Amino acid sequence: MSDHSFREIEKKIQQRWLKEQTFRVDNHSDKPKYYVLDMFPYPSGAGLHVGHPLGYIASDIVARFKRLKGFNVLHPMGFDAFGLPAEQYAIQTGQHPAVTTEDNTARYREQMQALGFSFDWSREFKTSQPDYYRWTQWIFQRFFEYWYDKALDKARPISELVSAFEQNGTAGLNPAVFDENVIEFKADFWNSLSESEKQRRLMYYRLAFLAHVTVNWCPGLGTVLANDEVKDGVSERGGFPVERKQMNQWCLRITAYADRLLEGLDALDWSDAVKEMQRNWIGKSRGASIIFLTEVNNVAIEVFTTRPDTIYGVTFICIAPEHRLVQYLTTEDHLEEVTSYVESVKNRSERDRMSEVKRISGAFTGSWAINPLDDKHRIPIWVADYVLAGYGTGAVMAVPSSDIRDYAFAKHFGMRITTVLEGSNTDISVEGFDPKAGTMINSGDLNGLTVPKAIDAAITIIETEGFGKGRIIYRLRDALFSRQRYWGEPIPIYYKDNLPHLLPDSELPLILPEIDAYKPTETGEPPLARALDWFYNTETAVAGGTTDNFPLETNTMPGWAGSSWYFLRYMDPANADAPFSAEAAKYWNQVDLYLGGSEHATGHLLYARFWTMFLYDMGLLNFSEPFKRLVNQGMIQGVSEKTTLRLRKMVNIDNLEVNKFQFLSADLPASEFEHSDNVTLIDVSADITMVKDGELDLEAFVAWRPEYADAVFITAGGFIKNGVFSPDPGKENPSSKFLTRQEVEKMSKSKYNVVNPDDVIADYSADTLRVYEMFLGPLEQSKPWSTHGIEGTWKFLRKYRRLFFDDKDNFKVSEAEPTADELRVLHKAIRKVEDDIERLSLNTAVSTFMICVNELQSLRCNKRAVLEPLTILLSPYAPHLTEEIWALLGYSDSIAFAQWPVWNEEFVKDNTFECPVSINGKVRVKLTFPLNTTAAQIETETLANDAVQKFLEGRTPKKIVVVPNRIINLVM
RNA sequence: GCGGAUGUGGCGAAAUUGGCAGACGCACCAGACUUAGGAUCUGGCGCCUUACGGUGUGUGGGUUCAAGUCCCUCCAUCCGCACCA
Repeated sequence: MSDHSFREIEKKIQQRWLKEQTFRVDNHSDKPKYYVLDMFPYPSGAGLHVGHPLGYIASDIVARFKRLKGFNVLHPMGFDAFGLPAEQYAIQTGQHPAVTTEDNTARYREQMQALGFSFDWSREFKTSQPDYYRWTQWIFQRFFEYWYDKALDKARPISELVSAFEQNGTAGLNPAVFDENVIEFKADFWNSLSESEKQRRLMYYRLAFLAHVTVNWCPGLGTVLANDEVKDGVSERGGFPVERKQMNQWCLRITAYADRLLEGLDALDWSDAVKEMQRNWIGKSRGASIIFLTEVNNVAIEVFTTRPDTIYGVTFICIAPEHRLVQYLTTEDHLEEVTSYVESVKNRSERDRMSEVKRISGAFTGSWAINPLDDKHRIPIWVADYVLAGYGTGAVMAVPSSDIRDYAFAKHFGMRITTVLEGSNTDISVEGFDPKAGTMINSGDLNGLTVPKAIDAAITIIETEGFGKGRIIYRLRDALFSRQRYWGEPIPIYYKDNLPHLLPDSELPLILPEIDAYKPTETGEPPLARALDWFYNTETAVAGGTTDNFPLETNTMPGWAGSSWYFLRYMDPANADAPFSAEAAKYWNQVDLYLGGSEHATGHLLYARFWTMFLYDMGLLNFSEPFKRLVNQGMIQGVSEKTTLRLRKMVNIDNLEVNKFQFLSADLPASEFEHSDNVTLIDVSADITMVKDGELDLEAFVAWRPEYADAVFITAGGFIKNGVFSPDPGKENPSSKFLTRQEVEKMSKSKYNVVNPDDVIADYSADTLRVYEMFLGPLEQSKPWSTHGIEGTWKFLRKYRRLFFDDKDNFKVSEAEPTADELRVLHKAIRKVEDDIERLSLNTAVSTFMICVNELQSLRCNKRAVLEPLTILLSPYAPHLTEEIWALLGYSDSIAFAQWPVWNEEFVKDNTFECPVSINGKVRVKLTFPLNTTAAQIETETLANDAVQKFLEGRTPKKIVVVPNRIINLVM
């Protein structure tokens, strides 16, 4: 392209695309559909950096490619706009989150449009706009109105449960319930209950239910968090400590779908890594629950184990400190010890508990249990924090000989160890291990059985004797749905007689109210409680109703609510009567290709599958998995420029403490510099724009950080102070260069390593950036951003353009018939590029283009019949440049309406092929054969060849291997 | 500890099914043109060797006429989960 005219051209073309709505797509078409989707972004204040577009470029290439292949392509974009950063910004500045969000989305949209993405912007929405969250609220209400029938394995309306109760009580029902120990009852009992008592009981069955649960409470954020929002005991956002707390909260019964979420994975075209992450997150375990009677009256302990085969090896029982039986089992003389132990566990934060995993602690309750299979020994009952209250039954039967944790505990407290498995050479008196194979010994009726058989036999015995049963449990917990925040969807619930009721449909959306401050009230209520008129006035909605005002729910929905179904709204974004129409959902169906980061593996991707399954159960969808194919693009990391600050605290003449700043150049060994109590070495990130070839621009740095104006910068050859270099005496050519060291980190504002795509576009053009990001390497790999090599793609695009122009920059495309050589080059590219895009190997396609353009250039090809199809091929990668050429070629329509060229085999194949002849695996000579030569002919001709005979030295090979993909091997 | 991935020149990387390893690009070297340039073009470029040749895909072994690719061992790096009974 002649110099920098691309900026105007790209802008002009983008405006035309917007004006003509080139990429607007209709819900009705004779063409087959293709739905390609990016995980929509949370619009942060920092704007896009060069890492963000990676996935968008890839999806855009696929979208444009599929369009050219004759598909009706849905390729939308929107914004996940509710979330914490906007709210925290609001707390600090008083700026309404809606305003911040609006600014940020505008900036994101502008940046995306500058990259030339072919999104259908007419379908764009934000999750925070009322006409969208109205339907998020509506779906929540359906969750509330449904229960899960485990017999039919689907969600059903709660009304059907009520009529079942009215007719037969709980008989014949298998519902998913909050409390496993739900009582069975008869129809008479149900019908005798008061309305509010009925409602209270129904709460245990609803898919959206209010329950007193242990939650991850984050005081730093003032809200509870779901399990996937907590990493290493601190909040994922902000990194604040998290503690366990009992609270009354809304939950979604995702556990009812555990099996379907697990089984559905098999059919999905997702990476093994993400599938495996979801499997682990769901954490299905088969085993048995076993009831141990205790010597305390009327108290039995139910334990869960995956190894019922080892029951004869049980030498003690441990229960979680939070276990409800602790109070009953603790005897008088152990009360003090147990109470103080339980207290000490309770007062530790999650992070402390995690970091002390290896420390063994526990307390004896003073009570004893009896092994139901083996009453020779009494079994002591302990309280120990290595047993988790939230998993299984919160109690374990400890088998030190077959479990390393039980072993460690037994050793620490001097417990008996009984070996029940034979066939390992580990000495159990020295170290613990987890034997998963072997033969049972010391195990009564189980003796002589192998582990898998013994597990089955043990379950049979346990079940027939009636003290337990085979059971499957999951690690997955129900999803906590309440957040004590402002900037989220209000939960469409009001309370009457202390019971939650759905707001009538006519009252939706329940609009987020204006409030005076975005933080909790003095009494600790969520921010929505600040809205003084936050009551539901029944008179306004229900004719003839009371004039009472009922309090509305003050919690809001979590960040993942809006993102759990947004991909469905794109299908029918303006629908005011339903979240989406049945026809639209039927036409667009599953997302064919979903692109996004792998950080959502156990959060968004699981919730979205769960919601889709629920909507499928409701009959609103005819598919139950939302994302057919998932590709996780890698992260583009930033390269930070680090420098070492040596901070020395000194006392000056006036006895005041002052800081002395010294910076050390990266070529100096920092470790050799003095360390003492009043000296600390600190890593400081310099803005990457101030560094060139590793050298820091000190003037710019000091101007940027005035607090370092008087700092001393020590270099290899002296030091710099106030911009003046003082060389070390006695050094030849003392270096005044102050160097930084590079570190690859996540791109982030706080590390000053963010590269803005706008700058790259200004320097090279959007097309260059697109091609370059794809050329960088495989899509799924993470890689540090580097502009080394961007010249290569820039040069390639110019070379491509030059094919169409003569020396004087006049457009000159010949109408002459192309030669076979020219067509061969073109068709090789068609085949390879098509295949590469289909496989999402977008980097190798770029190489193919480069080779193709180089070859056409050396053939001096300027024939329309070759260049026009090539332009179509390249258009998904470099849409602006190709669009410009398209117009010059004489087409008034956008290139998006062109037809992908068809690969013609005849031009790709040579009429001969070259065939290396190897003798005992060593390549000796190459022969050329016509294309249609048979294997037998190749054999004869090879043996007859003089050059081959020279190597054979008159001998005959024992075996001749002729491989279809052109290699001949003679085995001597 | 468990699970998933990755390992190829100075660098980013190719190599669809086991079939001439290093395509393509960057960097580097040499040359052409030149109004001497951050333009363009041509050639070279894994390592050892002047060459012939040898050697080479993290380590060690195996299968095969043939291994970057398949199997086993170990090592390194990254990611996820982590007292899950």
